[in-house]
Amino acid sequence: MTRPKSKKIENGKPVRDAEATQAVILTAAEEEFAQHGFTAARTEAIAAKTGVAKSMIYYYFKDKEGLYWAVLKRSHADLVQTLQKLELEHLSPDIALENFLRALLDCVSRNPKLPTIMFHEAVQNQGKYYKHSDSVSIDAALIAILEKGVSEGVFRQLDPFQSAINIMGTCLFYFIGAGNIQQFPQGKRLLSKAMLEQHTQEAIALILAGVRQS
Amino acid sequence: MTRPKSKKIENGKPVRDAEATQAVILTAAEEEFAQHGFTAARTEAIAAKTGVAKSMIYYYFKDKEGLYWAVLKRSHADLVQTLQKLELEHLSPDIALENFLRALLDCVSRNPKLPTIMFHEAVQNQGKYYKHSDSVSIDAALIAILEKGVSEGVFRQLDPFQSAINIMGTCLFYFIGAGNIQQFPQGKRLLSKAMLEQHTQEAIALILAGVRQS
DNA sequence: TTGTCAACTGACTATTCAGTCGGTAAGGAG
DNA sequence: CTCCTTACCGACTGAATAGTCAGTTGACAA
Repeated sequence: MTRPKSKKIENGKPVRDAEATQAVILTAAEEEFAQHGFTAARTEAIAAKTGVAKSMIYYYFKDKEGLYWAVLKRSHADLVQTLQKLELEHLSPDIALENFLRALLDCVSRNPKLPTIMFHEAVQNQGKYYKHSDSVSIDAALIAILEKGVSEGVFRQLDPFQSAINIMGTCLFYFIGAGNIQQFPQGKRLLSKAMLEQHTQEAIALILAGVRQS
Repeated sequence: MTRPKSKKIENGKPVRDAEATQAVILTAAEEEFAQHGFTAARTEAIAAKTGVAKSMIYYYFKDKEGLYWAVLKRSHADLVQTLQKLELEHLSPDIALENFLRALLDCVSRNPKLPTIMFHEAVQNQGKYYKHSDSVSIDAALIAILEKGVSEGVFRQLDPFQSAINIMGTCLFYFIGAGNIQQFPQGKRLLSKAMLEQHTQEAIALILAGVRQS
């Protein structure tokens, strides 16, 4: 858990620590890529956030694209792993859906930059980097739950494919707008713990009520 | 309705038409900004799409930012106008909500690039350009409907602010992912007329079921 | 026909940015 | 202490990109 936020200073003196430096760069890059996407992200801005020289990016990650890959990989790992180990097959569809949503929302609440990174990737690069198994399987899992729910009559007649997209939107859109909609509620920050928990509840409630057979 | 798609050619000969040229540039810019956002958009790429010289951008729009403004303004005008002239106050909340959603979805179905443009603007520039009245009022209208519905007992106990964001997400996420999720259904393009109509239905059904008092 | 103005062009410039390279020094091994 | 490896630095370079400008061409009026 030795993960310094910006520079790598330990008890007053700067230390030469390859791992720590890489982690610092990755974190700074995550922020920059989340806000600007690959093309508009500036390697100099990333370096400035870290406190190490810009050339360290190229030393550890070869080039801008290598750094981008590394960020995508690290960001995604948590999400994919969490959702894959859920074991939802034996559960009734409504419970499975709730578990799935709670895991998803927990994950992105922990790393709120992830949705923004994914959307930049999707829009700018048409998701080239994700065509290697990842996010596809996430959607597939959700679609499977919905299909089962419809066929068992637990859910109303809905199109699983369309609904999966819309459900993901309900969960994730919040995080995209978060940077934008700071002025809205009375001083409440959208990414505060309380608001994130409320969003989790509200999103789950909306979705479960929305799909259930009435 | 004289809006040529790329060059400005009329019965075989290129014409000098200021208005048409501006329109051509705006359309090309809309595409470029939608895919890449302000910073990553290339003025040369925009010019290449139009067939006119790059310098025309500066001739008519002063600079890249001026062009960006013009695109945001034109894209938004339709949406804001449509939603403002809805007159929903006298309707019951559930009908008002359905009308609101149908108008919103019609609008973005007509201009599917709009959500992506808004997304880029929100994330990259924290919505600086929208802090001039526009999208704020859209959310406000939706929140008002939800508040009324809750207080009248037509809708279940939900947080109007949170739910407004989530509802917008349900409607708009589809368009953001559209570029990405082309491989998914069996050859169906997400932006085909049939799929857009289905999305409108599915989104409205999900939301109405989701908010209604059960 | 001629003059004028506005639409339009393409080559040019200044700047910004990704990526490089020669060199420095920390710190462990012998 | 002396090497030697490697983390690290900052000035540099070449390519790309926003923005400019001097000049050309087409339309229309007089």
